Amino acid sequence: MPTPSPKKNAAQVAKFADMFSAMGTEPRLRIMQLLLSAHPQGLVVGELQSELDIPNSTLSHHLDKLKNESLVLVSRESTFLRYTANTEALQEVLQFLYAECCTRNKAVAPRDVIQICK
Amino acid sequence: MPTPSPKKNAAQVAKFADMFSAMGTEPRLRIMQLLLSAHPQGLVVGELQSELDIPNSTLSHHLDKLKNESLVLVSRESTFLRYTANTEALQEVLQFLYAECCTRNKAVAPRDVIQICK
DNA sequence: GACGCCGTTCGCTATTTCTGCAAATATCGA
DNA sequence: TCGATATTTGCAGAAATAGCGAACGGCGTC
Repeated sequence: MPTPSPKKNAAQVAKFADMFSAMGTEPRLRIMQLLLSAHPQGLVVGELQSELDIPNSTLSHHLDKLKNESLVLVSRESTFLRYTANTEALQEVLQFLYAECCTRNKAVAPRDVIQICK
Repeated sequence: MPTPSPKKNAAQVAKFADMFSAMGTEPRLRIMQLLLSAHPQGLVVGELQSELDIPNSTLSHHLDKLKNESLVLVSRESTFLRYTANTEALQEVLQFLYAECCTRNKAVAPRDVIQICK
């Protein structure tokens, strides 16, 4: 892996920082958890709401934040909006963390992250 | 893996949300990157400061936040304070994300995270 | 003990974030 | 078109966060 240019790296770091920030709140991380549990179908807003027990406007704001960071995707189903976890974005986050922790200086051993590896 | 009790899970989610939040800022994520690059020796505050170019009081606040979430460790070396990445905490974060994304519903394929797997 | 260096803590301001109510919008069926 | 349901948007207050200069505290040296 070639060393990224300082500019690129700064932009990357900013992007991942925003993603971490989006997941850095209990309700939003919970939302991601629920969407991943229901993957790949995802959930409509009403289903999320009944699991989370928060006002719909608050939930909507959280979903908006996750959407802005591309962590979730939306699609309309008549009057419902179905949200799904964006696996591509999550994969990038995982790759980033893995690269930082396990690749460069082997600070964390891969086998301690992934127990079953095949 | 047995399904965790709702209470335990809520506490876990809150903990990881706080960790993500701590890494959810460009300067702090950059700090983690620098500390991981310098792992396992880590860096003293002055070295971090010369890399980051921010006032020492601001840097100190960021380090404090990372320390509160156990993402970094500190030790004194005479007049210097040496910070290191806490690999145990990072491992937990990685495990959590991996479990949520790759284990439950295989939303993300492990091979897309870890290219070399052995 | 006084001095110098390293880093933190304090005091403060400005900005952002979180949250939820009320109103607006969207879609569909009657 | 009207009504009903589903969800978002706008607005606003409270709370948390970011950032910075200046004062302070620990540690070694003279």
